[in-house]
Amino acid sequence: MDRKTITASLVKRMRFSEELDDDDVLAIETLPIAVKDFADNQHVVSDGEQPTQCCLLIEGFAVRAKTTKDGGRQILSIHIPGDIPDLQSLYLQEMDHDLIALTACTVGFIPHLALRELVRKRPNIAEVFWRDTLIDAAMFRQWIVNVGQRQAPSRMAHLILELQRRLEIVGRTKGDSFRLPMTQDELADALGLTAVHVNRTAKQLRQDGLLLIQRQTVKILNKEKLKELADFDDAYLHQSTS
DNA sequence: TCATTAACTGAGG
DNA sequence: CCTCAGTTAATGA
Repeated sequence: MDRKTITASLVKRMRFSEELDDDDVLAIETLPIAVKDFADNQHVVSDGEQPTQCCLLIEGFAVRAKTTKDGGRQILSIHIPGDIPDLQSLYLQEMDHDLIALTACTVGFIPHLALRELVRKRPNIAEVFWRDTLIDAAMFRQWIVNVGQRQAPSRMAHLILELQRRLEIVGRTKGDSFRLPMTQDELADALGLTAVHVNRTAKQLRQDGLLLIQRQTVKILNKEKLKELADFDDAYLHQSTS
């Protein structure tokens, strides 16, 4: 796999804010990256580890998750190609959650040393990483509101709309359709619902003509109504073109 | 294994 | 009394 392909989604995301020049992009593309494949459900990084490198998700879907003593799992975020889910490990020694491959994944490992050098030499990139971390926090705030306050249909709608927007940016949507390789069990762990209720909720959204989730493919049928239901405003993603 | 559905239950508005 | 969501169990793909 060539360097441009490895970093293509990342660059797409970073370029969205238009703060990077061609030299910055070149610096990213020439980072030392060790590419490794993971099977679905395989841990990429585990809670308690002290990584010496950051993960760049190149292909596939991954989640950050925490597991409680009695076996409950909360999915904290969903990651797509171009994401660096553990950018935090660059400055925080120990992982406080797991990073798990949802599907077969291709992951690039970038040594902390190389990243530290990069951000010291290139303030533009430092700013973009800083910004990315803040957006990450903004997404967590939405996630908390979602799980803590919204009812199941709004909750599911919000998750779907956020993913649609993020996937769109890295070119992984076909209009209002996209692949979402998650089982209802996994969706349940993300939404803080039971799998049965996820199924009921998906059925209701389908019957209301808002959303179709079928064979790991999502099709948004009525985006306006879905946004209304989800109370969704993509401002928190800070990716508007305007 | 995963998705679907029904029936029942309790919490809370 | 109604809505929402968890539990259990049966069944289908």
